[in-house]
Amino acid sequence: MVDRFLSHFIHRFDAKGRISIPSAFRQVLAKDGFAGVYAYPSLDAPALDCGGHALIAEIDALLQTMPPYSPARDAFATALLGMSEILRLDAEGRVFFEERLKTALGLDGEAGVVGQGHKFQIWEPARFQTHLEQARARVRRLRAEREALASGETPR
Amino acid sequence: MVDRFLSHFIHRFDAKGRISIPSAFRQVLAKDGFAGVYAYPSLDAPALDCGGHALIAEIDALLQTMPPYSPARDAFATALLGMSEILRLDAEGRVFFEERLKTALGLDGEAGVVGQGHKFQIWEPARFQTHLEQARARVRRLRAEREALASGETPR
DNA sequence: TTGACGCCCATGGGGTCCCATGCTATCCCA
DNA sequence: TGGGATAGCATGGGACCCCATGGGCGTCAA
Repeated sequence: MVDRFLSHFIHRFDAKGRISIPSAFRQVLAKDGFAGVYAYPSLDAPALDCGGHALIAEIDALLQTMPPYSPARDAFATALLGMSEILRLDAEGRVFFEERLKTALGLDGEAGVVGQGHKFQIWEPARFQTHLEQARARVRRLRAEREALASGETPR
Repeated sequence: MVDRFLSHFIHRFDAKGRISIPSAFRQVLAKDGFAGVYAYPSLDAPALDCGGHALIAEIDALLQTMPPYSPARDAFATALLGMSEILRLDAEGRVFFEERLKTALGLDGEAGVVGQGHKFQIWEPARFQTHLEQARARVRRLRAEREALASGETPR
């Protein structure tokens, strides 16, 4: 039906550190043809960026723009590929989080899973709440600027 | 499953100076068809660059771009090929590090093994941590520049 | 002989797999 | 239209397996 990650969910970790990926998201991943979840720490936020082939392709494209053998490319490879994980999905659609990952993200007990179109993010719920407020404020501001521009300067 | 070196690990040296290559990385090497680990000191960092045929091919390609018998080619050949070693994997997937190599890399007790796609690196964990921070900062900066360019030059 | 190095087996715990349970929302039929 | 049946999904937990790690023993070379 839909080929994008939409909506958000709160799921809980079980005693073993597993958490289920929302069924809707798993369907998107299945359509994408990726078995599992490709994930790496977001550069801008204390969250985990997750996705499938589409997300991998995005990272590859970024890497391709770097000259080979350059320190710049190595830095990208280290920060993106080196921090990447492929989380395996079990038969019930859950992934396993190592303790290392949970503490790095401040996770404990519950996690917010948030769709972002071509990818989705996993957040500590409280952190996400404040992040959401900021994002909404930012959207309002940007839209206001755009409207001001449009009315003042003749849009194309 | 995947044909690239991803994620990172911390493994310990045993009393004999052996350390295990992560299982996921061994699978990549096996798919690459290389028995063992091709390794040489990284040019830009206090780390060991490791890989298989893909890494060797990359080095060859780099050398091909230089005129034969040129000082530049000699320098690269010396720095890369001259310092190269082939580390043997034992039945359990471990490699042996000579004391000389460990001290050269500042290694002692533990080592970080970091995927970089076509190759992986072995680091002293503390050194890697600072290197990682710099790499992340660099990626953020580069991406910010790119965004500024995009919004400035191709407005909608 | 002695040390270094390669080959082999042992083990413990972290991850995976498999089966079970409870809840909710949807469907179907009276 | 209401109520029971049912299927899908999130969650729990036992058992097994793989992997990282430790260590013994033989062999070859200095």
